[in-house]
Amino acid sequence: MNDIFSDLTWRGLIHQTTADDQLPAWLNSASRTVYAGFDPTSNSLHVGSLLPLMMLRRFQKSGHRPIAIAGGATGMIGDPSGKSAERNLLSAGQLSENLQGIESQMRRLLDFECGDTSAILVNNNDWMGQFSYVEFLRDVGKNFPVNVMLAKDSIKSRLTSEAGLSYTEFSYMLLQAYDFAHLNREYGCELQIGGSDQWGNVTAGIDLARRMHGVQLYGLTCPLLTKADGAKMGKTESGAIWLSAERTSPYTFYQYWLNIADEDAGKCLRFLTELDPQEIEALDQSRQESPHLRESQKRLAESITLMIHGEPGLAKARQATEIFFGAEIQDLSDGELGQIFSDVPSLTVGFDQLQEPGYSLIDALADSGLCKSKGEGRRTIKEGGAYVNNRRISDLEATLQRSDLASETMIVLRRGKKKYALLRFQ
RNA sequence: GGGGGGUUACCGAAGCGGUCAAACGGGACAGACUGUAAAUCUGUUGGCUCAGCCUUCGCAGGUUCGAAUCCUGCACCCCCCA
Repeated sequence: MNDIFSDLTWRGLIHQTTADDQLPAWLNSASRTVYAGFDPTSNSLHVGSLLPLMMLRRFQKSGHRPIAIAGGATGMIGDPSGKSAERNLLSAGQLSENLQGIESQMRRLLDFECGDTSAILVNNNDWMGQFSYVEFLRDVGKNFPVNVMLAKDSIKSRLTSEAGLSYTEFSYMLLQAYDFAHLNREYGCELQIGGSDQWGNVTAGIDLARRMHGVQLYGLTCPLLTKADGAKMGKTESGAIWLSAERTSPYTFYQYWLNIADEDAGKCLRFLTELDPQEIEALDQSRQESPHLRESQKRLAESITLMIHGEPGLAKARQATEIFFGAEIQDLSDGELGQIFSDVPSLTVGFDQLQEPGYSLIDALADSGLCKSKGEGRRTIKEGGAYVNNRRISDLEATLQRSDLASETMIVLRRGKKKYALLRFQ
């Protein structure tokens, strides 16, 4: 039994807890069961879910049993906490599909086959679905004083907002609270963890379990992982960073962490990696003294990519990085290029285009979408911003020929520093 | 209902008969520098069969050798009076 509480404290992962004075000792004295909820609105988790997932992993590694609850029932309703507007409801079919995807991702971080502390993934629709409305009101609803609910920040803020709050959303808290009480009965779960915005829901569950079953449960919230500039972690101009390799390639994923701002790096290392304090402090110092080496970012990217995508994923990300920023691309196979440039737009062109006199570079730039028009393509070449297989081409008349193929059938086109397009000749 | 002002390229804004594909600023793109950062500097910023040609200045007509610039009508916006 590791002293998880002091590790979490050191990492800055504790925002608020219930029973402050007892919790550390309680955690250290026996193996406990803890749970956290996950968003089931998509078939993949994204970077935003990484923090709670890592929390569960830390608990499991220190000898506790993690339960991940993908809120099938609650997901159909939508948590009003921290949301400015009502969210769309999901269909049951979509939901079960999503749960499947999420589970496979969790298996990377949590051990589901290790005896007593095996992780469990549950869907609250399994028990919520049984309830009739009248039963729920009688057994659960009567334990919720409305005046207490109204006092919670998550509700208060929405009441005064223009969007208001539907009755459904208002009831969300009851469902999540009941989850906790239910997990306690079924699995002996005694601790709920979540982001700081979940505090109201967590304490609601603790209150409910005490009223219904007379038991003492615990809650712990983490700070929200946000960037120094206020933006949400895991969002880029081109969308969210997903944990699924199909949605976000290991390369893009790796690059995301590699590009984390200096100010955010320390927090990410503490929150999202399992590096030990000595190493993290050494990285803090390195960041201070020689920021240009960017050792923190490198270590961060490496560590998280390894965890999410495994050795092969990390290797791919590194290979891709080398190629994206490295020298000429040549003597690769279609398979390798396709992997590396999986996020990049591609264009299929007839193989005969490569016959004499060749496929004009200007046309290629325009056709691939790298340039909006041939005029822009022409300009790009003049400016020295056009590359074929990472070799700069400054000849306006340049054409692509068979000898330019980087693999069996592909040529890599690039504009500027990192805008790529893949040409496939068939 | 009456009077006045406006509508210019991605945005803001000059231009008020030819030398206007349209000053200037922002943004965007490219290059140099750099830490795959920030800042900075330089260049580019309608299309094409690109030393040339074609289409653009709210929309439709007209005057003129020639219009973003002048005239007429229409649409939308702003201000003042009722």
